[in-house]
Amino acid sequence: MEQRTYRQYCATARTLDLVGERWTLLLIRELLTGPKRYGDLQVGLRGLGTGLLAARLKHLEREGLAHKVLLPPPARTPAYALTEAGEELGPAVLALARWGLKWAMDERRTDETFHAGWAVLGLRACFDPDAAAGLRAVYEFHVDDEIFHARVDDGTVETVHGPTRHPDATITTTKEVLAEVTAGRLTLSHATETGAATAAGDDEALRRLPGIFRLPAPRSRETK
Amino acid sequence: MEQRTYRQYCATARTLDLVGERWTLLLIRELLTGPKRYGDLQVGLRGLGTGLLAARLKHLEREGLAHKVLLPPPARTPAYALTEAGEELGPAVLALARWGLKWAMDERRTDETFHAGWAVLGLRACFDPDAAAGLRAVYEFHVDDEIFHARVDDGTVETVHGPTRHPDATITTTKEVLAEVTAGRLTLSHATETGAATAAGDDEALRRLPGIFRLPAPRSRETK
DNA sequence: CGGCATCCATTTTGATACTG
DNA sequence: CAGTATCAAAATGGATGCCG
Repeated sequence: MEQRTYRQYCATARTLDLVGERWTLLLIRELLTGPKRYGDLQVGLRGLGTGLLAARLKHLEREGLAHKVLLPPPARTPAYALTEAGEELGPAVLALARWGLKWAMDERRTDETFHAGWAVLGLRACFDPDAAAGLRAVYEFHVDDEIFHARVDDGTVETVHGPTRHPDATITTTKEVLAEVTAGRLTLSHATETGAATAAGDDEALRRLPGIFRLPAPRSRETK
Repeated sequence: MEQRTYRQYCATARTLDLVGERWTLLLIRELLTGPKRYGDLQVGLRGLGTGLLAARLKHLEREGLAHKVLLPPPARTPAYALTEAGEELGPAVLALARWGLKWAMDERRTDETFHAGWAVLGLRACFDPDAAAGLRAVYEFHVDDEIFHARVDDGTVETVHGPTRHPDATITTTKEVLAEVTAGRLTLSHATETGAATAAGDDEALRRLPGIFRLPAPRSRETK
C-alpha cells in the first residue's frame, strides 16, 4: 500500500501524497499539542480502527514526520511525537482550522465528539501576532478534567497539553461552554459574566486575552 | 456518498469533511488560478476519472465552494469557478504547498506530470508581503505555450491563468526550467544568465522579483 | 496497556466504454 | 466536449484475537 500517488511534480500534490490520506492530518492535529500515547490517539480519533492507526503511525515514522519517544520519568511509557518536519505542518493544519472556524462551525451535531484540545488548537489558529506584540504570558485552561496551556511570548504562541509551572492566568470552564466559545457563538467575557466560566490571575494577561485570539465572524456558505 | 464524516466538532475535521477527500484539494488548487473548463480540469488532474471529477464538482457546488459559470464572450463556454468560500481555501492550499516546497520537492520522478500553473501557485505560496511593500507590478510568465500572470500590489498578489493587458515584465522559459526553479535547485537569475530563461521589461520590477518570491531552502526529512 | 494480524461488509477509487 | 454508466480493484471500519 501507500503506492497510491498523484504523480504530479507539484508541492501541494507532493504534500498530499504524504499526509492527504484519510485520518493523517487529524493524527497530526492530535500530535500538535504534544506527544500522545497510542491509546490517547484512539480516544481522540473515534472511528479510526486500531489497525489503521498503527499503519498511519508507521507511515509517518517512515516518512520522517513523527517518531516514537519515551515519555519523561513519571510516565516512562511509549508515545509518538512530531519531528521538525511534522511540526512544520502546523501552519497548514491551522490554516484548515481557520477556514473551518469561519465557514463550517455551525451548530454541533448530536453525534459529534468534542475534545478540549481541538478548541485550544482553534485558539492557536486565530492567534494574532501583532496584537500580542510585547506580551509574555502563560494561560492555563482547565476544561472539565483536562488541562492545556498557551504560552504567548511576543508574537508567538505554543499550545500544549498538560499543566504548566507558573500560569499568569487560569481559565476554568466546561467542554460545552468552550465549544460555544470557539464556534464564535459565545464570547469568553460573556461566559465569565454568567458564571459559565471563571477567569483568574494577572489582570493585564486577562484583559488582553480576547484581543490576541481573534475568532472570525462565522459565515454561511449558502448559494451566493 | 458524503456520508463518511469524521463526526468531530473540530474546525479542522469539519473542513476535511468538506474538502479532505481524495482529489478535492487538488481540484481547488486548479481553480485557484481562475475558472477552468471540465476538460482542462481533467488535463490538470491526470488519474482522476471523469466520473469522480463530475461527482467532486457536484459536491463542491452543493457545498457552496464552487459554481458553474459561463466564460466571458470570446469563449462563451461553461466552466467552474470558486465562490468566496472556495477562494478562501487558498491560504490552506498555499500552506500545504509551502510545506511541500521545503520538505518534499526532491528530484522530479520520471512519471510525474508538471504544469506551469502549479509552479505559479508555488510562487504565490512563497510571496513575501513585507518585501513587496510599495511595489505595484504585473509579471507575465510565458512557459512553453502557457501564459500566467502575477499581479503584485503593495503586499498582495494574485496569480491568474492567461495573459494580462499591460505586463511590467515578461519572463519566458520552458516547463523544465521552471520546475527546477520552483524546486529551489536553480535560481531565476542563473537561468537567465545561461539563457535558459529570458526576462524583459521594467528594471525595478525585475530587480525586485527574487526578493518578493522567496523560495525556502529545501530540506530532507531523513531520520533525525 | 501497546501494537499488530485477520476476517469481512461497505465505500471509494480508477479505468474505460458510452451518450447527447 | 461535457458528463453518465458500469465494473473491478483498493481502502476503510469494525470486530476480535493474540502476544509481550
